Amino acid sequence: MRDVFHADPADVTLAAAMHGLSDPLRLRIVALLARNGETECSEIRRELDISKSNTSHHFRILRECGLLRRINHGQQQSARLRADEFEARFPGLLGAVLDNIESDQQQAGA
Amino acid sequence: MRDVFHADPADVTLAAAMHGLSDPLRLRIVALLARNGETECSEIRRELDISKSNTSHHFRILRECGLLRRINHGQQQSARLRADEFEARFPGLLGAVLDNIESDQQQAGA
DNA sequence: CCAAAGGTTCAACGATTGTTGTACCGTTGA
DNA sequence: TCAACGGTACAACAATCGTTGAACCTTTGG
Repeated sequence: MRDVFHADPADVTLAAAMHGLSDPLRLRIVALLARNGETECSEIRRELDISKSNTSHHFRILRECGLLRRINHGQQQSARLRADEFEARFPGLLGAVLDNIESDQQQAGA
Repeated sequence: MRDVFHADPADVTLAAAMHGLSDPLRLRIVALLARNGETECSEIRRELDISKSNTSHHFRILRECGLLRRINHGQQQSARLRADEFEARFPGLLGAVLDNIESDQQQAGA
């Protein structure tokens, strides 16, 4: 699988980071990764019921704001949160978001 | 001045809150209000050099995600952050964002 | 009562976004 | 070698966004 762009967290603006975390689908992806750690892309797709292209699209945005790293395992790809690096760049931000995703998810499901 | 819609923070989704905080101009407005407290709209406009309509537009978005309250002082209007209510709805979020605005502002200005 | 000033609303625009489907590329297993 | 599979890239679309300018409404001051 071809290599893919990963942003240097140092180059990410706060506005870009906030934008990356402003979509409901991306928040669900982030929540899932925070819960499960490194996860196969196909499993994320299955669990969240997103199309292939759309998953790839949102993955890209998350990579471009320094939140997600893609790991190449041959044919199977997987993703994981760059929690520590993101925390170093935006202290406290990811934690606050993660703390608030759950309650929001419930609200969205209601 | 006519009354204007203010969202109940309880009705605001996390995604909406993140969206409200995902624009550079809105982040500057929020930072200014966090620094100065209640501020006249015209002063914000002057300080940030935004057009009248655009200011009103961004104010509306901030009101719609429960972040900003408009105060009617006759002809002169002013705005202030709903910091406590927002904190109650999304614990830790606004604080984390505010902590990160400064460094980002410097980056944007560079 | 009238003109000026502070804000909001509306129409319009270019740009960006989220979504889908299709074509494409790299890897794997027969 | 070749077909199937996992992901990405691209084109297209409707929808939304940020910005501007003009029209409008309220309040204030003369």
